[in-house]
Amino acid sequence: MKRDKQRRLERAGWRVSNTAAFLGLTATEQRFIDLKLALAAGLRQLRERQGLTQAALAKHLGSSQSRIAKLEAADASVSVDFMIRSLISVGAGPAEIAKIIRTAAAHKAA
Amino acid sequence: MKRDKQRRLERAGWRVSNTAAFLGLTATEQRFIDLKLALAAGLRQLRERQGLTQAALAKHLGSSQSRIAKLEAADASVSVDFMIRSLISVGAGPAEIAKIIRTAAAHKAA
DNA sequence: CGCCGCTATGTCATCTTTGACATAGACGGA
DNA sequence: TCCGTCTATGTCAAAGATGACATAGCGGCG
Repeated sequence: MKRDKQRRLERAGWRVSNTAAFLGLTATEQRFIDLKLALAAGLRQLRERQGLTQAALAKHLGSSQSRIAKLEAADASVSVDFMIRSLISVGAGPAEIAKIIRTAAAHKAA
Repeated sequence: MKRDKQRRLERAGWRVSNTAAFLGLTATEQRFIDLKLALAAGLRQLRERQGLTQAALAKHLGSSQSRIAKLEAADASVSVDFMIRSLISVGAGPAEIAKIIRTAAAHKAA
């Protein structure tokens, strides 16, 4: 797994889709990462829309602020499981989650 | 985590949504499990549609047949990460994945 | 019946993800 | 400037997920 690469990329502020090819990422990995980025962005939006702080959400989730920060950064150490759980817990249903995921297709067309 | 409960339920042929309340599952967990069930079903459909065996898909994924079987059974030991990766690798894009996820809403209305 | 291809279930060492904690940065108000 | 609030990043032990393997069930075909 090239988690380190993803991590380094994101740290540097790159959007992975643009650069994945130049690293050793497979097509599946690229798409998977794009999906995670979309979920991360979606969660941040929902959280902020509800006026919640990361700490508040973390508490509601039985987690910690640092973990939410990493989540929203699409850090390689957070799983999609965790992202989905978080989304559900801020009130997103299947429809909303689906909508968020569909946004991951955006820059495929670009 | 009540993974064992989910597991036992599924083994018995129950659909979790019907019975979750009677166990100690929280609303978030129920929805999360429903989503996993939808993803599992979606993968099986796509796999079969392509005439792939579990073993073939496993090889393509660098995994093993047993893991795919568990995946399609929505076994508690498989993560959404793995489900999503599998879906992507059988050719599902964000749109298809979103569609599958939206089917998890079906029995919310029922 | 025996065999074969496919799927299901169990176990385990190994690797990954988690919550918790510490600490640092960013931004504002007093 | 010094706080206070919010967010970011690093580390670690514990909990969870993974691939591999073994084995069992289940049709169908000879």
